[in-house]
Amino acid sequence: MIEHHLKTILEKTLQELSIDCVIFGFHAGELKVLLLRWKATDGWSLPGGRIYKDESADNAATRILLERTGLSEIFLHQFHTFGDTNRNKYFTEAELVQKLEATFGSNFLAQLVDKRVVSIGYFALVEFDQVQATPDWYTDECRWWGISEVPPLLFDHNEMIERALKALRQQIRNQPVGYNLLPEKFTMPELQRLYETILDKQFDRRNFQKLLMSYDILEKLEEKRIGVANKSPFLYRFDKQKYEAAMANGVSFSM
Amino acid sequence: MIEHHLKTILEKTLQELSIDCVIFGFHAGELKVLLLRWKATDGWSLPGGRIYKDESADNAATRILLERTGLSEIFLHQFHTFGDTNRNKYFTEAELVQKLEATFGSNFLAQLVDKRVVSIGYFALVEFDQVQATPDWYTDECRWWGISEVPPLLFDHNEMIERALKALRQQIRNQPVGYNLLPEKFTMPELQRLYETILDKQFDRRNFQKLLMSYDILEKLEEKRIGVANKSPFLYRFDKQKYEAAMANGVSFSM
DNA sequence: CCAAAAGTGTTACCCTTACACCCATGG
DNA sequence: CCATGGGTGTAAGGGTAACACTTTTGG
Repeated sequence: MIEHHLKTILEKTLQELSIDCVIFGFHAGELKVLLLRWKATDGWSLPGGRIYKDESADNAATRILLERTGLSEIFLHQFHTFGDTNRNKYFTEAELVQKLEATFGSNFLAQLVDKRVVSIGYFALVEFDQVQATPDWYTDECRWWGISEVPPLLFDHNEMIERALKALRQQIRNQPVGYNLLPEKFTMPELQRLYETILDKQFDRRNFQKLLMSYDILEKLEEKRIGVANKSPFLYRFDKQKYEAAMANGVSFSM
Repeated sequence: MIEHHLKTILEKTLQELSIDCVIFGFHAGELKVLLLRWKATDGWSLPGGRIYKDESADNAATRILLERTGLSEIFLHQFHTFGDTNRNKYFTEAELVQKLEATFGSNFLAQLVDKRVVSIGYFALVEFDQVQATPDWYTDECRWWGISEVPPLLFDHNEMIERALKALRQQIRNQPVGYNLLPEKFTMPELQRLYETILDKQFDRRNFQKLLMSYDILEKLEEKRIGVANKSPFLYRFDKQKYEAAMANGVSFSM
């Protein structure tokens, strides 16, 4: 009786579980995400992969991130788990199906794609210039897309990016952001543009500087950025200790 | 080659996936959670269950909630997915193991508990008096516990409650709370106590009333609560339309 | 020399917070 | 009659937001 109960449950509940990562970078005054193009198709998706049954979800995300970017020890945050039954809606286009089957075999879709797979969404903040974008087994191109130029993606990945962005915006209002997105040294206007880009909102330079400096996480350096047009701006860098403390205790960014 | 690839992946990744629900109620000026006691033991856990492979996660949560409380159409919010490899740490107590095996059979733990199962955490806000607490197949008692009296629970369920509470506190600062936790008509001091309980903080009566009324989601009724000690307080109720709008647009509760 | 961007302080106003007296009800 | 809790408005202060002129640099 109990045996039977357990067996029945297992049959109905064994399934695959995956991770998808929204990897944010910041370059040329724009927020970017890293996307993959599926082999021999023009279908794009987020980097992701299966979670092994003896592996923690966080580890899986870290692993996938390392594989796609070459980076470890980066900011990674779980934001939502996607468990709808119609997550594959964008695999219904005939042309795409044909191309995928030509590449992966005719039962590819049936075995790997044509069913609901629950996916845990993570977003990562990385330093744009450090990333070695690397495709995976299913894809042959991996590159950055401006957040406003992202095309219609496979699965529900457009919705994932939307939600990740929302989570990032939530995050930036309660904790400092920038350590992983900017190079070690940066100028105040660069930091301001990052905030303005994420929140899609303009700030007053003086008020922004006052507020950010009040968190006591920034160190103003003697150096200035040279070789750029116009007046040379001062360089700043994060005081890692104080930055971590501010991450733990939270700050209130309200502008 | 591709066949083999797919087969290998499936073997390593097929697993079970579950839901756990932190069901919050409000009674006698205290926040409560609904817990289950496992059959013939004194081990308590959150209500939960497996997600079937063709079922959406939200549906699974709704189903579990209906089964344990008799309620549908209640506030249900996914807050975190728990995917660590050591989630079963509290199943190591010898006495508990013995009792569980006596009830469920000697291979119960090996088959159902002695492995990592990823669980999606939801929290629900329900009206205390409406709940018909009902145990499930594994348990023989289902009852409310004051949030500050929760005992050490099975799995990582104490951590889940912590996180759910944190998510609820986050939520109350950005969206109105109360519609599902309070009876249809309630007094301003009752609403204030709810907020004070959730945020574990005292507010000034006049300021609280001013702020809540400024959201324009409350309707002050002619009626007063009678039969209670002291001066009869006015009754209020939520304007459902405006409440929904405030949920969608967000409010800023900062006190 | 000029255009473009960066450095820098002060003021007004609004919003948040603090605060007290009277009233109604049950016991 | 009294204790307890509820109803109600105002004033001060702090923090947010608005605002302009000068300086530097590359072209």
